[in-house]
Amino acid sequence: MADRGYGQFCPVAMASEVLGTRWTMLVVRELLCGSSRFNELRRGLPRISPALLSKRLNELEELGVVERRCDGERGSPTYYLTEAGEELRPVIMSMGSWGQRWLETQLSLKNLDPSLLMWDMRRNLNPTPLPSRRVTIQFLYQGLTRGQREWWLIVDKAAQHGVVDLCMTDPGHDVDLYVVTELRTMTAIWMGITTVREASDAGRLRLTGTPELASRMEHWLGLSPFAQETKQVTVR
Amino acid sequence: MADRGYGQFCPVAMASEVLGTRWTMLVVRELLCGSSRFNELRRGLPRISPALLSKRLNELEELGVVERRCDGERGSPTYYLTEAGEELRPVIMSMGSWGQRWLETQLSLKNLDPSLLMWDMRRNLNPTPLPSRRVTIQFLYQGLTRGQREWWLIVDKAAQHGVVDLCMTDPGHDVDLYVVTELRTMTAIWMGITTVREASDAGRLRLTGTPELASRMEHWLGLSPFAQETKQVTVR
DNA sequence: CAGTATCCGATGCGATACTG
DNA sequence: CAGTATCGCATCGGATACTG
Repeated sequence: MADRGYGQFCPVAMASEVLGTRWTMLVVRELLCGSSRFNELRRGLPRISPALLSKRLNELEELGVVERRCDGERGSPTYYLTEAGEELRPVIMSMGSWGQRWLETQLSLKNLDPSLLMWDMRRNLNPTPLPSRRVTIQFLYQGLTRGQREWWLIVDKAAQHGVVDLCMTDPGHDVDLYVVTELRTMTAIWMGITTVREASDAGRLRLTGTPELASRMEHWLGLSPFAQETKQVTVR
Repeated sequence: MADRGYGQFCPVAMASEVLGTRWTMLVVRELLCGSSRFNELRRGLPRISPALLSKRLNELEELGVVERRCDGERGSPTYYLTEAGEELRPVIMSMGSWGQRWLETQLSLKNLDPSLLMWDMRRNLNPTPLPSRRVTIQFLYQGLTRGQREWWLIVDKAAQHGVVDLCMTDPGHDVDLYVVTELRTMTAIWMGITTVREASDAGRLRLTGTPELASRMEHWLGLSPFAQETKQVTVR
């Protein structure tokens, strides 16, 4: 195993060598989605070890895909994609579209994870159709253990630190909308496999609270970037 | 290491799991380029072991990306991409384009390989501008060892088995055009890093024989599919 | 030609603990 | 918070030889 590489000058081979190592594409995906701090990245990649994430970031920096910035003197470092990294977007998007179209849904729905789902929802939520006051939405996933069951999204357009907050513990505010469903259903909605309306009609999703929030859920709830890709594989 | 997977429902993660294993993307690339027989694939992937190629083909078949056909009763099997496999083309192309734009040329030119280059040239050669008679073109790579140095491309539009033949031993025909250069130069031309004209003018490529063949070389010599991507990384 | 079978070595990477 | 350090194992895949 003298050579880890493919020994080919073909650009596809060269790119595969670099992008094919475990976790690399997902680190880039997280950066493309806007994460920039170490522990923010870890949150989107729960199963990566800190050592490996650090290694990947260094490799990507060495490659010219990632730029590490040490803001201020004292501030903790942040990571951003360079132009080369930004140009990986079409690669990631085409991979994701292909995955959505051709990989078994069952396989995806075996990898249910409320923290990943909520984290994704947090960053894709669209505050525009929401009122200007602070809005609190509680998600309650039936059948999950305590500690995984309850989530709060707090949207405050006037907030200075960031518009959408995600909590796992009761923030204490009055709740404007309760969303009660199974994690599987909510994930299927997020992935575009079903819709809020379908799930509601089937009684698998229950919305209680401010009627305007409930009726406009399809508008403020962002979906996965791949949700509009049509599945080509039957859900078995 | 209970789980080899990423444990994420995200389609990018799902696709990475499948496409990220070593050699997989390159097997798909070969199939996209038109190879369909086992040893034809091996030719485009010289460093893969037969065992691993077999394994990858089985995995891809299982995934629904590859279809194995056993033509006739007796015939040896062939492999084709399914619709799902064909739809990997944008993934491969975007990876290749990115590689061409952003990965060090030096890295590519470290992976020089005359058999891969000639094999690629064989399948991308454009016979249209060539005369209707049989044409033999000999490539002579200076500085390579005997057995790697001499290559013959035989183009015969009237041939029944295939228009372009590649030989490593003298086919015995009269040679219509001799191409004398270094492997590095020819590879750089193939990759679009330099041109036939540039290399000729610099004396790094010498064409002797039928003047029409020589002058039209830029037209019949196909280039890498990524040759028109502009390098963004300086050649150091 | 089209693969299987077998073996074994390197190393990637996961787990955990620890530090400035 | 943002990593480094260390350890050890599983497993991937490379090499080689063999078969219908």
